[in-house]
Amino acid sequence: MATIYEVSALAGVSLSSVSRVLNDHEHVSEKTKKKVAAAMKELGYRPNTIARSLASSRSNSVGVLVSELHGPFFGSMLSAIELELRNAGKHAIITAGHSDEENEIKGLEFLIDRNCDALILLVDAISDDYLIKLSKGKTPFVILNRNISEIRDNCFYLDNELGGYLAAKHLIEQGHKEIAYISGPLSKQDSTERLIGHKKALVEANICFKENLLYEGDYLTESGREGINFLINNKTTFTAIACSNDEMASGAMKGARDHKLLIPEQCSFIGFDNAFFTEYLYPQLTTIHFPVADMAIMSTHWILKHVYKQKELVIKNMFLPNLIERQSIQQY
Amino acid sequence: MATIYEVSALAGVSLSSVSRVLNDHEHVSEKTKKKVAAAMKELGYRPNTIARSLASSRSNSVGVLVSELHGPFFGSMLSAIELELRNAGKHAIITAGHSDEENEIKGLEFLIDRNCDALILLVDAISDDYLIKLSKGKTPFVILNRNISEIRDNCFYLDNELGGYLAAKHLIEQGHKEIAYISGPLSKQDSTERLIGHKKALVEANICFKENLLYEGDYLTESGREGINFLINNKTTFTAIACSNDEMASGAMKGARDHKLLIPEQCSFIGFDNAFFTEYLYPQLTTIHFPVADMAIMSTHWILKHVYKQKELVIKNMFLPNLIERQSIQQY
DNA sequence: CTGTTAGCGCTTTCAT
DNA sequence: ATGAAAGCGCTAACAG
Repeated sequence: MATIYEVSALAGVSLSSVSRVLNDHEHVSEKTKKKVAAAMKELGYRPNTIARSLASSRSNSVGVLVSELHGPFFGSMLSAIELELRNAGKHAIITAGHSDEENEIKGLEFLIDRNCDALILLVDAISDDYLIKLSKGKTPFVILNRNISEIRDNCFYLDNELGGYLAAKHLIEQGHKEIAYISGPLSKQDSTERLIGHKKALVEANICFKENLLYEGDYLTESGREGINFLINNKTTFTAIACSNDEMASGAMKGARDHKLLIPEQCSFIGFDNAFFTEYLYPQLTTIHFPVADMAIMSTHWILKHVYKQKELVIKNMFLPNLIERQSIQQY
Repeated sequence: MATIYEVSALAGVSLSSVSRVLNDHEHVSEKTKKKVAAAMKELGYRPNTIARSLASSRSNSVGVLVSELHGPFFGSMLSAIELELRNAGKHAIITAGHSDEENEIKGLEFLIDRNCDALILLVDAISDDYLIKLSKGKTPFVILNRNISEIRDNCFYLDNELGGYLAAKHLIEQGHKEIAYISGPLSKQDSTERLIGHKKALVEANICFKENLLYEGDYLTESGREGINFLINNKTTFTAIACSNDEMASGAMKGARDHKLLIPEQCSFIGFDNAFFTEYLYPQLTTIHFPVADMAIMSTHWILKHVYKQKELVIKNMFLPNLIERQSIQQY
């Protein structure tokens, strides 16, 4: 592989000049620019990114750490980030933490050690405190899907409460009064926020929230099924179930069918996230759209603006969910 | 950040000794090992991976290039690879080529330029020739889901023909005789292989393959719907449709429902891949299981064996599909 | 078993 | 505008 040294020799200029044209410095004469370009081309020169990175402690790459690599959520997120960075001439280095604090921290350190210019984090296990401390460090970063007040400007998140509210409100508008709720783990911020929004809509409509219509799941399909079993075994009555995400809604729908319930005639469903598979379900699931890709793009804009100095970008941190009407809700 | 130099000073040994313990060299006395370890700990030393990489032209990381980051297929693949490498103390650097030859090649060069010790490629757009040429280069790599005879040992792939065969055979065993087929793009190797297997099963059962029961789709959901519309508009008769992947099967099922067809009573379906969402479909889709994760793991084993010298690993290149029976097929 | 000494390929002052 | 020279933090002969 040709080095900068050979280029400089062939072009008849110094190392520094070659380096300058490589880095688009001003104050380089057109003449040397041309000579260097020609030499590079002739040698098929490709800069050694590792050496550049060592010398400059920059890397033109941003690290992306996610807790899991699979699932509909992460796929569209990663895809959006990668594309946006690539369009800006930067690279994404993606790695996973497998929802385990130790591994997530290892992943973080790996990315920092690789001289990433910035980080995009979509992590569960790492604590707020750790992240706050990390924000004092020298690698800038943004956090997706979390809202930590001390570093709010670096956070990009959904108005989950509004989402929960919109879902319940829609159900109420369709004439439902007995509404069950299958939530995610209430230890998680987004779960509790969604539930708060749900309750708010009930209050507004003078409907009393019944604790025995609440089941706390874990965001996975199976817990949706467990949720509806719980509700039915408890002999509660309800005409609709609001679910805190689409996976659980799909599990609950499957469970409903096992109990010979017609959907939506005997039991309506609303999900949350608008994952791609909601269209595959039968009936297609009415849900709350989570603008995952927009959020991912905005977070990379933050980096382009603050780290790569593309000043003109406008940043917003909070995203708004909206209702997607499909066929899983019965109107009364 | 502390450097190796400070560690050596604090430990009272030379640079090389520190480097040696860092790299687990033999012939280092226990005493110096201890001194160095203590110094490292005291300084919170973390090796600079970039500098190591520059000096040694190794990086302990393998590059993974996929054409797309989203979709069920890639998620489980990436997840398996990342985990397997991590368990071996190596890192994955993941990047995407967005199904475009120029971008895929850029991604490839990025990974090579980052001194990746090896590459795992899951790409569509790059030509066989390019890959064959690349195999002459100094960065070893494996290819997933492709079978290029010149470099077969580096390829990991499914017996697609067997998959197509199993699907059709199952349909036939359930009493179907009029079987339509929605294929992927016939320009792609896996599509044609699956179709060949399909035809083979028909021949075995003395059923004649009718050209007007074949629709060439593009592996996306929508083309499944187009496929069934095509078949119905053509006034062909069929009791079952075999689809070349699950996405198209799901689209076709949706289309069938638009035509008021009962599934499976009036039209049976079988998919291919066993994507996670096939369980969400209603009725749940009978399909051919593609052992994606196994294949991904095996490909990283190849790298662990040939690049990182873990000699004991046994490698196989071809993977076998198998039938997953669910509820989308009517028995006659 | 340990230390000395050149680099790896590039960036970046500092002169000129 | 250009060049010389000193690193960036580490590895890897080589010598002892």
